[in-house]
Amino acid sequence: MEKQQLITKLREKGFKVTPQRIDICRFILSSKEHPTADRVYQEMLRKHPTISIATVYQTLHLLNKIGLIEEMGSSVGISRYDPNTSPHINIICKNCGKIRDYEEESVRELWSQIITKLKVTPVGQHLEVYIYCDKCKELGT
Amino acid sequence: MEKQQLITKLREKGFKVTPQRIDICRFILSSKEHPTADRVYQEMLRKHPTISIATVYQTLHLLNKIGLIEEMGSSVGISRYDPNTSPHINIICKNCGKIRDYEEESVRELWSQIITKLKVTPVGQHLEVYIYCDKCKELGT
DNA sequence: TTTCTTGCAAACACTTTGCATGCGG
DNA sequence: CCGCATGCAAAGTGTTTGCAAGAAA
Repeated sequence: MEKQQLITKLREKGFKVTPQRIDICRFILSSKEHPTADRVYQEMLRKHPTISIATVYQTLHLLNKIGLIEEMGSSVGISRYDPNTSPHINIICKNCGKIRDYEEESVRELWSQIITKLKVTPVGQHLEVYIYCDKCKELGT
Repeated sequence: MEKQQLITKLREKGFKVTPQRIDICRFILSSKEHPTADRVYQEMLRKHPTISIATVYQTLHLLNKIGLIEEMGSSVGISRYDPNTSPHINIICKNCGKIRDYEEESVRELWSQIITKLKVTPVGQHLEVYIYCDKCKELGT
């Protein structure tokens, strides 16, 4: 994404444009390494020696909210444990965190076709689909 | 899983069988709610008032290691951020955490067939396949 | 000028660790 | 009896929050 395009996008969402924000956005949006917050922070320190890790987090959340990046892992922050170790889909509400399982033979079949293409031997998998559940949609949050 | 079967399984893996372990295992293995460690802990407190949260974690890790449950979320403990918001597969080494992307049109197609079956409107998704990467396999860890 | 953002430090929440005690095999 | 498991408390780690000072619009 172009710098100017990014600025426009931020402005139209009602966010102010600061040097820190631009650099964080540019770094993460062009990154191919799925960086952690700390990785982004370290990178930013080179150009902004006084930047705060809080600013990094805040900007990442912002980008996640407007859909430019996906937060992987602790979107909820807490580990959950699933006794169902066969391939199935977890449908998760992005707002309240409620999880619904979806298990069906045809899904398993399609998924195994995908696995075959990967040419790896998986030792596990997580298929997570994020939604807003009916209750949260209603509340409009 | 039957109680006796569970005991056998633990023994054959070289683990000791304790009342706490049995109860934690039985609870999580029959659970349909993807409980958090704290949820398991609260449940255990009813029968084992002096149980420690550390014991719960240790047992969950153990079950995860022998493949009876899947740890969801912070398997690595740290959030990562992905600028690629279109459906694609992250191939993740369970040992070193290295992530490789897998993107291919046919996978996207198969995946969209799966989504159709779900009858929901996703606002995001994570497809994670866990493996042991070549380097980690070599080291035998 | 007004409002949002930054940087800092303290607070948080979940998870892990070290160690003495105790139980299982 | 030996060795692993437990319980406890302390330490660790990643993330969030409150607030005063500063920058963008």
